[in-house]
Formats: sequence, C-alpha cells, structure tokens
Amino acid sequence: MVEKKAKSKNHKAETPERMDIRTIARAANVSIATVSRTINRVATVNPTMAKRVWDVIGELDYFPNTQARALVSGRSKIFGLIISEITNPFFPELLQGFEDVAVENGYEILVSSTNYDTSRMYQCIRRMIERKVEGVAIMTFGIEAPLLDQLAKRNVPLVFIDVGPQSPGVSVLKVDYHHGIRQGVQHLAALNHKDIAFISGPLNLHSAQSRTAAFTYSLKECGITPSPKWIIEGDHTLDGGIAAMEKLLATNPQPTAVMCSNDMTAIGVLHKLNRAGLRVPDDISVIGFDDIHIAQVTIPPLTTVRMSGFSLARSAFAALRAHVENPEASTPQREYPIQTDLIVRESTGSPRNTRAQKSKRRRQ
Amino acid sequence: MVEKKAKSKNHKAETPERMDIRTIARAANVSIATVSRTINRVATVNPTMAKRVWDVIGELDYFPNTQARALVSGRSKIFGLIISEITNPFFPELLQGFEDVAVENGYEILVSSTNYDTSRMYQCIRRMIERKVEGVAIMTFGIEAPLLDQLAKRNVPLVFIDVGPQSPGVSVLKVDYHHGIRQGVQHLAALNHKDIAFISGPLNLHSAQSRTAAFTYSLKECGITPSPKWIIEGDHTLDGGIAAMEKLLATNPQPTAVMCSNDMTAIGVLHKLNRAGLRVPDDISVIGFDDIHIAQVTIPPLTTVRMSGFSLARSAFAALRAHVENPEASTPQREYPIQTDLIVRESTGSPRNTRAQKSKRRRQ
DNA sequence: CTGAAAGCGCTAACAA
DNA sequence: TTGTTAGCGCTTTCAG
Repeated sequence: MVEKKAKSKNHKAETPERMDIRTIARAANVSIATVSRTINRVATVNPTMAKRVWDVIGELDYFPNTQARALVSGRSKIFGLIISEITNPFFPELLQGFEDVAVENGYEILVSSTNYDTSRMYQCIRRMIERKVEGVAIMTFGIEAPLLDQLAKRNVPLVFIDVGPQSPGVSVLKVDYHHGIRQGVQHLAALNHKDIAFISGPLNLHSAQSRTAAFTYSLKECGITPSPKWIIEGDHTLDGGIAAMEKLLATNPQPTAVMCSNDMTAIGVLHKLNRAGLRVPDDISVIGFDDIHIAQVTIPPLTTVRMSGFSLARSAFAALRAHVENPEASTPQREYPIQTDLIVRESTGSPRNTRAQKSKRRRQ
Repeated sequence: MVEKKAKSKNHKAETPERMDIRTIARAANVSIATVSRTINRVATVNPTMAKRVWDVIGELDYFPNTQARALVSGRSKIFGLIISEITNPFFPELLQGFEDVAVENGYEILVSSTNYDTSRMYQCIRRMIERKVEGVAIMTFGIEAPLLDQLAKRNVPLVFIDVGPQSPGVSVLKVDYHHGIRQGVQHLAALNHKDIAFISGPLNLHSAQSRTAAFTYSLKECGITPSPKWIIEGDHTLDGGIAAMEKLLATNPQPTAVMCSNDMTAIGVLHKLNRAGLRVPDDISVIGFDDIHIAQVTIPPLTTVRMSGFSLARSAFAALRAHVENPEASTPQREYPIQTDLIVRESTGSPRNTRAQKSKRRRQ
C-alpha cells in the first residue's frame, strides 16, 4: 500500500512488470472495474475514460487474460471440433471454415482427430471437458457412442452430422446425400451405364450406410438392379480405394462405372485403374464424393458430388452458438439441412461398347 | 459456514452440483489440498488417501478445470501452432504430428492458419497472447516479422523454420534442403536431362529462396548452367503450379524436366501437362517436394523430395518444451537439423531424344 | 504427511 | 457513472 502512487516510475527493464488489468487501471487512473467495463464495451462507461483506458491499453499492448475471464465468467469461449482424420483433405477444408467463423465471433477452437481410434476418442473427451469447451462439433460422420455420456452429462451442447441422440442441447446437420448421389447415378445412366459399382465407407458409419442406400435407391429408380458383388465396403482412404478397385477388377463382367463414397477413395481408384492400364473415362467412369479441392486436378479431373465443408462448418458453428447464446430458448432449430450436388468434370463418359449401341440406335 | 458438515446430502438431481475439487475433497473426506496433491502426483501423499481420492474422482468423473490451474500456476499448457494454409496437405500432416506429441505430453494446441494474410497474422498473435500460450511454433516457412515484437516482448519461446531472430528463447529448425534437392538434380542429370526447370515458392519466403539456391547450385555442380527463363516463381498452390507450367510450355526449347518447390505445385504441373497432351515421364519429367501422402497415387506417382512433417512437428515441440521446462538452462540446443531425401517414383525418366543418343553412345 | 489460507487476473454484484 | 469487494477453481506456501 505504501507505493500506491508510484505511477510511472518507469525503471528500465527492472521487473518484467506483469501486464494485468491492474496495471492498466493504475496507468489510466481508474479502477479495475472501469477497465473491465471498457474492455467489455459496457455502455455506461464515460467515453472520456473509455478513451483514456483504450489508449493505455494500446500503448502497453495489453491483452486480457482469457483464463481468468473464463474462470470467473464461466464462459471459456472455446468450441471443440472432433474430426476423424485430419489427413483426409476434406477435413482441413472443414476446419478452415470453422476457424473462420469461430475467430470472427471471438471463439477459440480445440481440434482433435480421432483417427478412428477408440482410446483417442476418450482422450478427446477428456481434453474437451478439462478445457471447459462450451460446445463440441462432432464431425466424424459416425456416432461415437462413448462421447455422449460424459459430454451430455455435463450438458455440453453438441452438433452431429446425420444422426444424434434426441436430447436437448444436441443439433444435427442433416446432409441430403440422396440429392447429389441420385444426380450422379442419373448422370451415369444417361450416359448409358448399366453396370455401376459403389465403393462405400466403413459400414459402421451411419453416413456410409446412407450413401449406400441413396445409391441403391437411385439405381432402382433408373430401372437398374443393384448387384451385391459391385457394392464394396471401403474405408474412405486412398489405400481403401485401391483395394476396393482391385476387388472390382476381379469381377466378371467388370462394372463400367464406379461411384465412390468419398474423393480419397476415388483418387485411389483412379490410381489403381491407371495401374491396370484402364483409361478413365473411356474404359470406365468414376465419380467421387466431397469435392475436395484436389479433385479439380486429378487425371482426369474428377466428376464428384459436392458436399461443402464450409457449409458444414458454418452450420455446425451456428448450431452450437444458438445453444450457447440462448440456452433455454423455445427449442432453437435443431436440424440444419446440408445440400449435395453433382459436379460434372471429366472422369465420366459413355461406356465404349454402349457407345456403339448408341450409334446403332440412332440409326434406327 | 453453517452447513460445513453437510457431507453427502445427496438429493437427487437438485442442483446441477458443480464438480469441483471441493466436491471431491468432501466426498473423500480430505482437504482440497490433498486432492490437489493427489492429482498432481505429489510423492508425499499417503497411498491410502490417494487411492480414496482417485476412487472418488473416477466415480464422479471429475476432471480438473484447466483454466483455474493455468491461472494459478501460470502455466497454460498450450502451445500455439501457426501454419500458412491448412488446405495444403503438407500442413495437416504436420499438425497431426504436433497434436500427437502435444497431447502425449499434456499440452493443448492452438492452431491457426494465416493464409498469407497480414491481418490474419495479427489476429493470430492476439489469440495466442490472450490464451497465454507457453510457446509458439511458427511453421509458415517464412518469417512474419510482426509476429516477433509482441511475442518476443513477452518472452514467449518460439520455433521457426530455417531462420529466426538470434535471441534467447527462439530455436530454429534447420532444414537441409540441399541434400534432397541435390539428389533430385543428380537423379535427373543421370537420366540425361540437361534442360531442367524449377518452379519456386513465393520468393519472399526464405525457404523458397533456399530451395532455389540449392537447385541452381546442384545444377552447376553437374556442369549445367541454370537458365533464368526456366526458373519460375510459383506460390506453392495447385493453381500456381498450373500457371507456372503454362509459362514453361511457352519457352522454346521447352525443358525436359521440372522440379517443383512443393508437391501441390507438382500436382498442378502434372495436371497442366496432361491437359497439354504431354506424357510424364516420357515427354517430360517432374519432381515434387514434401512427399505428401497423395504423391504416392498421382498419375504417375510422383518422384519427390521428402521432408517429413512429423519430424518437423516433433522437433518443433521438443524445442518449445526444452525452453519451457528448462528456461535458463545453459543454452539449450537452439538448432534442430531436418533431413530431406529423394523418393524416386515414376514421374521421372530419360528424355526421349536423349534416349536415342544414349543408345548411340552405347554402340560406340 | 495434511490442512488452512492466500492469492492467480478477472467479472459482477453492490455501494457510493 | 464509478469504485469496492467477493469470489471463479485451483496450486502452493506455511503451520501443525
């Protein structure tokens, strides 16, 4: 208390002089409460004082300590984001979108990839809870049951993709797989393909099942009977795509087109096909799913069903935010629709033998 | 103070009963200090009590509040990680590596991509400082000067790639670009290429200059004079690769091989070449840099210089950790070497016309 | 070896 | 409108 007026003694580099709210208050000759109010833009602060405070803050390069704020306010301003694997290019795009909106709104984000590993998932949850996230977006395209207990018990708002537990605080992003996949199938059918294969994602993922279902449904709709031997379970990876295509190549007859549950699979397929000496789309057509950036420059550029990572990210953030800012509101929107659309590029074309038939028909 | 002994009144779902250290202490019949010590594995805790505490913790699913811990201990256990763009697949691989080690060591990580945007960079710094990161890894492959002031002023340990300010608390990861690039050039020379082009990264990046220098040096070493018109500045993106290759195609004569400053550029090049009707490696060879996962399945699979994102991540973490755990130690290692190596795949081969010469020579 | 108590930097009543 | 003060949940002396 003795030196309470020791304003600007300004010794050169003496103590590392901690930069806290008190330092600012002293330098601006106001109470810490006023500094706090200024920072938080409380309307009742006298503009003159506010300016004084802001000036000091700018001069001293003061940044409020988020930990302290969080502790007292009970709001960490952190959202968790759980994805399956960061090395699949779809997710970085999603992450980028999430980061954009989050930062824009003063939130920080805790990313974590599970790599389909259960122990990592538990670790994830622990990290999220310890850091007191205000909500978590589970963008793994498959429910990870164990996530629920701990998080739900603590009333942490959650967003899932496709399906989530029916409970307050959880929203779900409803992806309309059907629309894009149906466009893809029809595109193929219009090209005269009848022998169309599908490489799915891991079937324990709900999203993989939905995509497969959308595929078979659309196929039937075109009057084509799905052949089980042409529906292969993949795992959404490059290698999975290669392996699946290998199996498909072993069937007889071989399909003239293959749709893939995601772009990474399709890229693996393209690679395998090239290895096998088959040309795309002359010998066989392929369609991907996701429309990751790189799909534009594959050889040939990939026809694919676009599901925007940015939309997913934006909606996920919006959902979380809605719950946080407005906890008990009259059931804030709980479902968010996500569109999918076919992007036609160059990996699809008419099958060779049917092209002949086509010309024949034309002549009739 | 009246109800200090109201131990386990245990009403059913009355208050959301906050789960804090006090709750645990009460349930285990010990003081909060003991709980704290138990959690922090202080050796002096009586094993019997410790067990009792751990049991209660497990039963109640208690997770210590990191904010509070950070506030009082002054250690946030967070490292910042700044990268240029998360959508370049090299960075997710790096991020994954960083996440692995970080989590393993109880650290959380604050990722942030600058997208080469200055205002985002400032934002980055603010976020890092506000969240009180204990150190930051700046993996942008180019110094972002403004980062220094604020961070350095606060004595935040930093790791850079290639070059960083000579000051205590900053380490640098010295990438040996020369080794891998030289291997690449020699590989090409051995294949009989003489007309070799190079597509660099943005030249304001130190790393881009180093790579370019390594290239020209290695070229001369092989007795080839670098031709300025075959050294093009790219920007490390797909589109940049396409644009650069377009320029190269316009030169006369055209180069018979092109080395790229990163794999994304090379993939763009592959695409452009395919569009131009040129075959790789028959008409022209291409070499990338990074060895991102996808380089294995490009068409053709890409010969590239491998720089391991995992190694970078591990070393970056180690450097940061060394400074944090051991602040004043006798100058902890300040430079960490990173190796690069050529991975030969199928995008390189002998140029067509020289192949003829070669056979001729053989006959002599 | 254990407990009581003093804060960490900040926000949010409550007074003035 | 501004200042005083009591904590937020935890770690860490300092006594016992």
